[in-house]
Formats: sequence, C-alpha cells, structure tokens
Amino acid sequence: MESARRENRAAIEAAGVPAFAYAFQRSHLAADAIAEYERGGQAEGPDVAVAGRLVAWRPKGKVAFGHVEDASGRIQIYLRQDQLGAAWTLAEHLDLDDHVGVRGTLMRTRAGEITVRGAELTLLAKSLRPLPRGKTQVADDGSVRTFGGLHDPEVRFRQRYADLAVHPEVREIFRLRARVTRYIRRYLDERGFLEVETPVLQPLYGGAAAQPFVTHHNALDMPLYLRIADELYLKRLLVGGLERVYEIGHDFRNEGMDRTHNPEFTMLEWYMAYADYQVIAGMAEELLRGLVREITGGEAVERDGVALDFGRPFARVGFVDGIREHAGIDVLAADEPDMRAALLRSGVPADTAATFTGGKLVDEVFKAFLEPHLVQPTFVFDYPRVLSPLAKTHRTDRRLTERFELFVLGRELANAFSELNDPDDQRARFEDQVRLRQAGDLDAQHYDADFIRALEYGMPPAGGIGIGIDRLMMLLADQPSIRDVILFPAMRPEG
RNA sequence: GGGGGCGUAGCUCAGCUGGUAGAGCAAGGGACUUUUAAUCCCUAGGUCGUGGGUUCGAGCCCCACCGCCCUCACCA
Repeated sequence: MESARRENRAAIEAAGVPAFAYAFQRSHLAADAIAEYERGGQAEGPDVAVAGRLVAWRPKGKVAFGHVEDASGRIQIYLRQDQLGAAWTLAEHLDLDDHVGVRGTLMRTRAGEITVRGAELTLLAKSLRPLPRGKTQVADDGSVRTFGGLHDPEVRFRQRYADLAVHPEVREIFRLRARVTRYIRRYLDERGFLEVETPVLQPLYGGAAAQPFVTHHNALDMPLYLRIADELYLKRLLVGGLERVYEIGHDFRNEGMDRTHNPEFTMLEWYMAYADYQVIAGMAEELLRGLVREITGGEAVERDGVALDFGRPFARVGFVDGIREHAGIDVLAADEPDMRAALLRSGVPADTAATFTGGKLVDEVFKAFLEPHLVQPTFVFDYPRVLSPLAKTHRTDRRLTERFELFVLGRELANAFSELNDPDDQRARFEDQVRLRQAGDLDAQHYDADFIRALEYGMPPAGGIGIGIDRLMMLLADQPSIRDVILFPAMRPEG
C-alpha cells in the first residue's frame, strides 16, 4: 500500500516536481470561496487559490474530481487534462490525503456543486501513508452505510494526529476548548485579574490531597515534585500584593486513570483579595452562565435527557443539611458506627465501609447520599473542618469551614474557600495533616513552613476557587470521557 | 490492584461443535473529458497481539506475557 505512494512520489520527482513544497499562497479558505461565489451570483466566479488535504479523489479518465479540506471545510476541485497541460502528470500521481494547492476559477457543476476548476495544481506535501478513513454511503432511501473508519479508541488516542485528520468533529472539540479558555481569560482579565505562572516543579507539593509525581534535580541533587495544585503559590502572591491572580495550567496527580481522571489535567484557579466564598460563588455562577450562553447561545444544555439549566440561580444546599435530608443523619453529631451503618444502607459493602474513618468516612457518606442528587448546577456549602485544611473556619459555626463545591450531573466541577489566612490556624491544620500522614494517610498534606511564613507577613482576606477545565469541557462538549477533551491523553507506551 | 471482555487484511468486522482464513470499504492495473456511494472489467493483500503448551492437526482449547475497553477499588 505504501509502496504505491512511494512510486508516485518518485514519478512526480522524476518529472521535476518537488513532493514537499515550501509554501503556498492561499487566497481563500474553502468556506470563504464558496461564500464569495454565492455572493457573486454569476455562473463563473472569481479566481481563487485553495489549499488543503485531498480527502476525496475521483479520477475519471482525462478529468478528475476531488475534495480539498481545510480548516473551514471542504470544496470540490475539478481538474482537466486539457487545462492542466504538463501538470496533468502530477494529477495522475496524486494520492488520497496528499496536501495540494489548486488555483482556478469558481464554477458550478452540472450537479450543482460549487467547484474550483483547476488551472494550476501544486503538490504541497505527499502523503506516504494512507489515513484510516471511513466511508459513508447515503442510499436513495436516505439510509446511511458506513465502511471502516477510525473507531478503535486505542488508535484514536495513540495517533491523535490521524484521529484529528479524519474527524472534523474532533477538531471542533478542541476549537471549542480554546473558546472556553479564551472566554475564561477574558472574564477574569476584565475584572482586574492578573494571569500568572507559578512553579510546576516544587520542592514541596501541597494544596490538595493526592500522590505526586517525583523527579530529581541533578545539579541540586534533590527530589522535586510536579505540582498537584497551584493553590499555595497563588496565595503567596496575595501576600505580595497581587490582589487578583489566576492561573490556568496543568496539575499532576499520580493516581488511577479512568473516564474522569488523567494523570495531568488542566486546572483553573483564581484568588481575589477582600472577597469571601460567597463572592466567589457569585462569580463562578456568572462565569458558567456566561460560558453556556457563549457556547450554546442558550441557557441550558441537554445531557442524558436532562436539561441542565444554567440560566436560573444555581441551587444551594448545606453540606450538613443536605446529608441530613437524604441520609437522615447529622454528620456533625453522628459517631462513626452510625455513619458506617448509613453507608451500609446505601449499598456500600461492609468490608469497604469498615475501612473508612474520620474525614474520609464523612466524605463517603456525602458521596453516597448527596452527590447523586446534584444533577442541576448546585452549590454545596460549608464542609466540616476535617475535610478542608486550607479553608477558613466558618464565621458562625466553628465545626465547619467556609467552603463550597459546585456540582453538575453528580460531578464536582469546582472547589472554593474563604481562604484560611490566619497563620496560627493554618499551622495547626498542617500539624493535624502531619499527624494523619504519620498515621498512614499518604494523601495528607505536608507542613509547608515557607507558606506559614508568608501568611505571618499578613495575607488579606480572600476567596479562591479551583475549576477543573477538562471536566468542564466534558460537560460543555458533551463528551463521556476526559480523554475525549485532552489532545494527547496518557497511554501506556506501545509495545 | 480485583473481576469481566477484546486483540483476524490498511479500516470496520465475520469465521459454525478445533481440519491450516472470508466480506465490505480502502489498495494496485485497465476503460472513461461534469463526478460526488462515480461506474465497469481485472488483480493483489493476513507469521489470525507475542511466547509457550495440548493435539495427527489451533484463529478457535490451555498457560504466561503485552496492549486496549468496561467495571470495582484508589483518587474530593
């Protein structure tokens, strides 16, 4: 299969035509050429020069039809031996998937399709390997048959270039992704936020409960960790007087991979001095509502047959109240046997439930009873202290913290606090974490003395939030797996 | 990590209770100066994931390994 393409390359080069050009002066994208022809209203349109990949090729004796695809779409080309002259030799040695440039006059074929009648054909890059293209046939009765196509997820993700090349709809997901981050940046920029970049390689990781990736710095001969969160560095910036900061970047967590987890993923975090978590909740709601409007033009997105309404005010439920309502138990008052019994009622296996203690147990009760109900956009407010070592103690209930998470479709989209800025309180929380760590909790956080020192200088009261961009993208692009919204998801190396 | 499933031509798949492989599309050759599912004629293409084993004989059975998918666990 490949050899025929190499022979075509040799034949083309033997005729003095380079198989890989240096540049091409394109005058129109396919869609723009078609639009211009239609505006003109004449049988013969203007001359255009289009360029793209040859995605369909129908040689037919001394003429040939094909379709060229570029970023805007496809346009048909029509080549004739009597018009191309010597360049016809090139046309005879074209292969599907070659990159070509065609200059010619726009016309409409007998069948009615706007087409470039080629006066010049330029080979821009030879394709030596056929793309795994499918083919669809539409029968007279409207039924569609599909032959082949790239469906194997392994190949799609390993060879994302091929996946993108044959699936315009996949390319569209990543255009959408860029629109989303652009919208977010504009939203924050307009409100006086400064986009910053903080270290990815860190001597001490923190800001979340997760296992890190570890690497080694040769010159310093010391371990370094890939960050699991941006939080502690961004809060240092608040101390430094950068009052509104945000970062969009990758965090790395050395844990399992599944539909909603990739070892590196994109996190948005922003921090705002003199705001509390209520202010942040208002912003998160406004941002998401705006995003849904921007992307869909409406205020709802339909997912799994449910219209998720981002237009009306998001539901709000208290962590403790919500659990009491659905599980009939007060997690602040209940003892561990009570909570384990509740878990058993929800269907959690006894041996699994037996392993949960402390904050973990509370969190499991939440996940079992409340999380599944959080389909519409819902804020869950005021988490117990044990679950939130970086959040400020609640102003009216010392057992709680000022923290919320935002859920949609039962999935966490955002996590936010009134940021803990009392260095003595933070020190005590770190010490609790260290005790948990010594007791065997590998996800408990480290004591970060430099962060405490920063807080001692005085951090203004502030609200902050983290939003997982990949999961947000899954929602907005209606994709079932995080791999569908990450260009090159993590894979085991090919054997 | 546990459980389940899958890995056959470039792509998507079929292959009956084990008898040494098949389709469509793609590909190659030929015909064809308005096709778009082009059409018509002809042709070729596979160490059946890898390595062992059972058997007279294995794509099919057994074992191990590799990879992917689903699921559970872990992971807010």
